[in-house]
Amino acid sequence: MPELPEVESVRRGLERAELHAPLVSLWRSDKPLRIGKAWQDEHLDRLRGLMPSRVHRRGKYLVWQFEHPEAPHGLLVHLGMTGRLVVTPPAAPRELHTHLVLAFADGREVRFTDPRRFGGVRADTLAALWATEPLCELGPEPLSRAFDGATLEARAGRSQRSLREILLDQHVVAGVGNIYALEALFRARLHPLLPARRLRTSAWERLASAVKDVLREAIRHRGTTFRDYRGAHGETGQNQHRLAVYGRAGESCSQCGTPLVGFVHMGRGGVYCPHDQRRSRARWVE
DNA sequence: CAAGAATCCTGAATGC
DNA sequence: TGCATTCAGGATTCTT
Repeated sequence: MPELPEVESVRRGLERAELHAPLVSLWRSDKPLRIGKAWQDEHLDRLRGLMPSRVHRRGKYLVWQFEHPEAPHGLLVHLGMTGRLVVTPPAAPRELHTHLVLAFADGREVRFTDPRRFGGVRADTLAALWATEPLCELGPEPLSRAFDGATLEARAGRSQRSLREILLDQHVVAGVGNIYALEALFRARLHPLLPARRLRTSAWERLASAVKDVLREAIRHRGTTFRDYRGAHGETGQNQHRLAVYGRAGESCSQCGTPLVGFVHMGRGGVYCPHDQRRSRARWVE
């Protein structure tokens, strides 16, 4: 499940590949990717002949810049659940579920594969990509200085929704998915299903700091690979070994030894420690 | 407007 | 062994 740390790892991997040769050809499978009118017109032909440059990231989205005599263009990519964007040598066999192949003048290719097709690709001018959905309506970048507890409180402090839902809402904060939402809530000692409006300012600060911490640590370990995620060179991440709660229901809490509890809410699984992440407002007892 | 449900999709894991 | 069922969940769209 590529979330911010995984997408950031792909971004860095693509930049490290130093592709400095024009895009000579594109191949697109005939399978539709994702639903939603914002992704209907892919405009991929607009990138033919252009020179690739910087790779940007916004939330879980990649924006690959291509130089153009009039206005810089960009390839917008979302990896969905099972998407991969990998640099390959010219002769590498094409994998099943390949949906986009970018061939560069130096012979290398960048391929987008996505078995479940929850991902998406689209090209336009950079300005148009930034100004339209989905990028234009994303919440703040969690690793930016502007993001803090006050940001979260202002955007969600009066909501009845659960804290997990708040963190998963890309309009509130961009790039957090289920793994890092649950990890951040554990680190902040907050129950995932606690209604947002019950938090005090100090707890919002704790939560914002925890979000930053878990994302930074995951980037440092090049993302979390459970099954599908791979970096831009096909490598797995290493952060799965460092997760405190995600995927660990029934195991002992690393802090207190209490068995971690799994739950399903709004159709999505979650895990928490019933001792360290209390639902009640009662003060914690050490 | 907010919140919950349905939707898309394939492969791995599970059940019988 | 084989077949059917369940589950995984990000973002969008639909419904309440």
